[in-house]
Amino acid sequence: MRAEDSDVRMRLLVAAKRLFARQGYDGTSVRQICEEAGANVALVSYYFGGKENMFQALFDTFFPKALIMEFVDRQVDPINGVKELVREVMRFHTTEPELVVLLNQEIALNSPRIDIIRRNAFPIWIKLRELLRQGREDGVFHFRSLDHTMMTVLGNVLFHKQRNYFLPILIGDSNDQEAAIEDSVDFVMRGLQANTDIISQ
Amino acid sequence: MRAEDSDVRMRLLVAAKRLFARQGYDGTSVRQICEEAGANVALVSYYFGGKENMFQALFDTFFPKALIMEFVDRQVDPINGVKELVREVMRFHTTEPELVVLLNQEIALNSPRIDIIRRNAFPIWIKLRELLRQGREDGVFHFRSLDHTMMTVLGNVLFHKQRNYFLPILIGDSNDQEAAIEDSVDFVMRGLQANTDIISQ
DNA sequence: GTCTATAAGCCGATAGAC
DNA sequence: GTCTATCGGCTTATAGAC
Repeated sequence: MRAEDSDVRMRLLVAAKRLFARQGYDGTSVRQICEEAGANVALVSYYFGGKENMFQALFDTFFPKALIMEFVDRQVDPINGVKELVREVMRFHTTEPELVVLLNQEIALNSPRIDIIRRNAFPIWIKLRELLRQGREDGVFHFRSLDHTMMTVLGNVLFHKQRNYFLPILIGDSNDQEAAIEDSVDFVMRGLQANTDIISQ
Repeated sequence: MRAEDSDVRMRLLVAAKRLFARQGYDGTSVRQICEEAGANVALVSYYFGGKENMFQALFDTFFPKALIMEFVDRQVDPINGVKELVREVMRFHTTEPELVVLLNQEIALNSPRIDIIRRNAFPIWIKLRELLRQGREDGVFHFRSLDHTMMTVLGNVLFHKQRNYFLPILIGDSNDQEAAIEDSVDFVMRGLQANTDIISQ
């Protein structure tokens, strides 16, 4: 098993990812998933043992555990660490948009699946907290509350996935993804009052 | 009609608001709402004409239309305008937390109810866009893309409602709500490279 | 591995009694 | 205004045939 991954199994996962992202977990039926995947209704039970377990399988398959672990273990100074974290997370949003939308829904709903998400995503946010804490200790960042600052930085990084909702009032002057990412990097650095002249890049 | 508001009708609305916020629109049944409100199952149809219309009634009842209209019509300079907008919206999150959570869910799901939300909320976001545009024109704000900057400022303001999800990795050093709001105001002003020495407060 | 057929239950909505 | 009883439809899940 792997690579072609039983084919049907992988088709079911891809269909589930797409439909969950579009309609939500509750709003998507096993029947729909199977129709989209061109598979029989009974095969969700056969391959995953139910809709619930399929959700877990979705993360095991598409969440970039290895990338996160590699980033978490890397040793960087706080400034370049936060910069790289902002970049990597924002880029992930364009490589796996459906998974990100699904994540966002489950978090908003505080769903029973939320611990599956936490288990997968928290290592990177703990790394962010540590970078901020270290940066303040080193005197390169300046802020009052670590909690509130972490939420603020996360907002800068993660909120852009709500873009679709605001589309009707956007004017369309931001098509360059990499430029947008660098704008966010700079915005965050200014917000943190980072001494970019100490260690720069 | 008004004030006691037929009592049962209002109890149904309050129950719906709470349960939708906790379990989502799809995840909450009309039966549950009526049980929570101590009312008969048939009364949702009687008072609102169905679950869908009840959602609309929720916004007609609890969304602060008047406050928003008053803010939108007020004439302020860009710097104090953005500052006040950040404050007012963040405060609203503490006065109507359940409605805000529900809003967030519907936006994340891109639900069929999303236009009801847009109709109610967009005036304030259009005001934000105008303040940012005017501020750049006046030379008090400095940024590349209006769209991306609006999304970034919105992220600073709105992302804090995701706080519950991140609770397990917060250290608990941010209990002062008003201090947190001022931190966000300052973060945003620095991010926008605002010339606070021109017009200050 | 894949299928059909069906079980058992919850959903929203309402007709009609009081 | 409030209730009970019920309808038709959809849900997840699975037993058993092939």
